[in-house]
Amino acid sequence: MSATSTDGAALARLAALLADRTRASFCLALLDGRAWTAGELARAAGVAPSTASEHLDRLVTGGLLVEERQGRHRYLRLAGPSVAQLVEDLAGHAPGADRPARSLRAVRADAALAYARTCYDHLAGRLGVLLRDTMLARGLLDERAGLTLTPAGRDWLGGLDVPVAAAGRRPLLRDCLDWTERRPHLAGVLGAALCGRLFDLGWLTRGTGRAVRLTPAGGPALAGALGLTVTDLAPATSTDTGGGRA
Amino acid sequence: MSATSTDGAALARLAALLADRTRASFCLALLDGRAWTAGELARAAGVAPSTASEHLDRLVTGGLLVEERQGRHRYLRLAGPSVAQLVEDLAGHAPGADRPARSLRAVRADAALAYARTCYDHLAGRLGVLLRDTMLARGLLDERAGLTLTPAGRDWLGGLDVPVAAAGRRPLLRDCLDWTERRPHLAGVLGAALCGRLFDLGWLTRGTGRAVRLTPAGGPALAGALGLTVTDLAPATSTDTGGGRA
DNA sequence: GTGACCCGTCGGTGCGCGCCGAACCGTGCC
DNA sequence: GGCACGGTTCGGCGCGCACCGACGGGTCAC
Repeated sequence: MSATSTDGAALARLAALLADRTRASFCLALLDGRAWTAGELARAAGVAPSTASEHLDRLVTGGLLVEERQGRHRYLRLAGPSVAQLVEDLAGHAPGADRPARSLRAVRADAALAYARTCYDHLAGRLGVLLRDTMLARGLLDERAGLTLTPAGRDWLGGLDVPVAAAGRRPLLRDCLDWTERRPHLAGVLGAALCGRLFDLGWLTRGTGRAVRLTPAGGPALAGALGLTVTDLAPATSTDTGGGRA
Repeated sequence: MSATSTDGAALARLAALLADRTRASFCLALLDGRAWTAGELARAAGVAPSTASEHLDRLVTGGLLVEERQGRHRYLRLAGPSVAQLVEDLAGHAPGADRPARSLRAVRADAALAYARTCYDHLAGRLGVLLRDTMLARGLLDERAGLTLTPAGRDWLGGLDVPVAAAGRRPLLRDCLDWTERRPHLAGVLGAALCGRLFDLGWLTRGTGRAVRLTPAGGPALAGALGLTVTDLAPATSTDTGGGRA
């Protein structure tokens, strides 16, 4: 029996890499798609540098992370989109945690993140969800039979050449559940390409951490491309910028 | 920071459920979509019943498995398609293992499995891959922008009503890498519905273990529906049926 | 009722591994 | 050259847990 190509031991070894609180924290932190140094990851997870060093060795030899050494720094990234999706899926299945109380400071710090941020290599937050909703509403996407790009959508993307074949086993387009909005934003090869394009055009720029902001030029440009007004893209509905602290 | 809805500890707890060789074996065995008894799983994994019992408790309370008690038996199933996909993805990322040598007896026992079997709730093996290939070739599916059902495909399915909305977050249609063929077969809501339909029509029937066979009536019927000949659906290319016992 | 069987619980054992601090090495700055 | 700093290696500690065997309780067959 067991026509399974993978046996239990191999699966267990892989799962064991993520079965530690510290290593899991590393992977979640790296979901932002950036390269972190070993020290940054150690501090973020609250462990000694020596501890982090050993964990990182295991994650790299296990194939989940790749490293890049520069001078006395050791930069670490997730090994690829498929690893990012694996971590995402696993995190999605874990009990929500939904920590009950957050400090006001933390909430305010997250305001920028809730508006727009990277989710590995694509765009998340209210802006990411809005992008998906608008593309659906304008007939650029079709979700009736899985999420697909319509002919109109292909036109709309214009010059954006999507490496369809280069995708390997990664889906061209898929939904990715947004942590803050609890609704899907765009992921997959096309989601990543679209996000990268917005950065290349200078419409988006990186803020602190994973946060992303619309540039002064990018706001009207993106609004125009989507057939929206600039206020539709405003960072806050009304409370946040004006409301102050209550 | 950490706008992640799931913290490292929660992810680690979930991963830890699969980070044990025995528990991983259980989940892989249950990927056939059937309900196994505790004793069967214990024997398959090669551990004492008492050990299995404790592992099963953890998997059930962890939400990966559901149990159903009947008399003195305890039946266990995967908690749902999303869990099955999670296990599949994880197994797909684990180093292939690809055990080098297999006994002839084991190879022959797998012959039926290689032809057709269930993969959780959909159809796998040569027959499953053939089904996908043929549907693509006949324009019933389109893989240019993710795998989707074409209008022609919708007609072809006819009475098969697909619970599109009931799918929740499960994709309507997706590829699932076939262990024996190393090529994709159909999964997702539609893959499952199609497989169930073939059983309901009496075209397919269960063999031993995960194996599946075409019924005498099912062979011509399926061939006709796909525009193929019955020999196209033959269980073996030439060696197996004619070869006898050697 | 008696026996076979499936399953759960309870001690006890031993390995694995996650953690740290201390010492060490190489890089980059002054 | 000297020093600060990021990262790694090495012991050593202690918890957690996977395993089993033995026992007990519930279920079905005869």
